[in-house]
Amino acid sequence: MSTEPDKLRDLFHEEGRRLTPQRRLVLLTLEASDQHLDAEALYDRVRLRDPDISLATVYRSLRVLREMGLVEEHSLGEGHSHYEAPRSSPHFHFICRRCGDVIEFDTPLVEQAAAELARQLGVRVTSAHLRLGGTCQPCRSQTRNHQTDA
Amino acid sequence: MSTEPDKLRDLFHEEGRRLTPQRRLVLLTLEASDQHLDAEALYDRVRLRDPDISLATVYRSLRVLREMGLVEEHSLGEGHSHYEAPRSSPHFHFICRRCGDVIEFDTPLVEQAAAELARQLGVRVTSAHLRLGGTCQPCRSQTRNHQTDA
DNA sequence: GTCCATGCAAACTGTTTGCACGCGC
DNA sequence: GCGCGTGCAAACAGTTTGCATGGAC
Repeated sequence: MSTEPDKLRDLFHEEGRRLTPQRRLVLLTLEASDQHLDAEALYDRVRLRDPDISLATVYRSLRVLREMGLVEEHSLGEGHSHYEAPRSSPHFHFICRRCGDVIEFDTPLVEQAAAELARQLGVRVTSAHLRLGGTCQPCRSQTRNHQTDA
Repeated sequence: MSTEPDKLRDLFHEEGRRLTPQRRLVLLTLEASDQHLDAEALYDRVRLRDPDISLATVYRSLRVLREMGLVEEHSLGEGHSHYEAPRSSPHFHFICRRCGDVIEFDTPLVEQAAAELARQLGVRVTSAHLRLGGTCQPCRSQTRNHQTDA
């Protein structure tokens, strides 16, 4: 990925932005991680390489990278955001609203929906996130008192 | 909806919770609104009927209602959450990551995906949200400098 | 009467911003 | 050298929480 003669730098220049060591580090760190990271976890990892980087810079870099489409931001309703480099496989989330557990899954239907929308509206779709909510199987069993459902 | 002899109260009792005027008001207000409301907007509307209700109670009520599945919470990455009563038609979002514009749309594919997952994992799916990100048509045109895309 | 829910205000967390300096270009 | 990007610390917004009172059951 970093074999090319600075493709990343070109990407930045195309948008009239500067490629700083910090921004590159934030992106590379996120790409190296296979999972969603929140800002602070990312901050911790990034500091291993650059102990002087500030949390504010991590946030500012993330915003820039998000605007460039190099990073995705998700809010799963936990009060803070998670970030990931969209190269990872597009996984989606089922969230149990009772125990808060998150189950990742995948389906081609989302890609279909994205393609459909892109065609209809003329937009460019670069990220897709499906979030299902409900009750997971364990929680369904231990429904507090009764199970007066349907 | 409110013709029945307090079905809502029963719902609360089934979970060992108390139905207070505040909680009922929060839910009814949210149901009466056809759109997503953030906590403060909801607080404003609710105060029209009960000027003494506190913002904290609105938040606490929203959490309870969310846990009961009567209210959905969305975070569109604006730093705060939006809430809605899931009776409204299931609409999804395309978010332009450049101008922040949100386009609502609908597709049956999401329902398919939900049904699929419910069958596979034995979960109960009560809410579905698809969030696509990318660049909207206007923003695609005015790509800052050049359009070196594919 | 019991205990949960409320109102108030203060605390907290995640994120943003003003400023002076430093560095990419 | 110019101007954007950085580090620091303070500010900020949204949300949560401790405590005493009030109300649902």
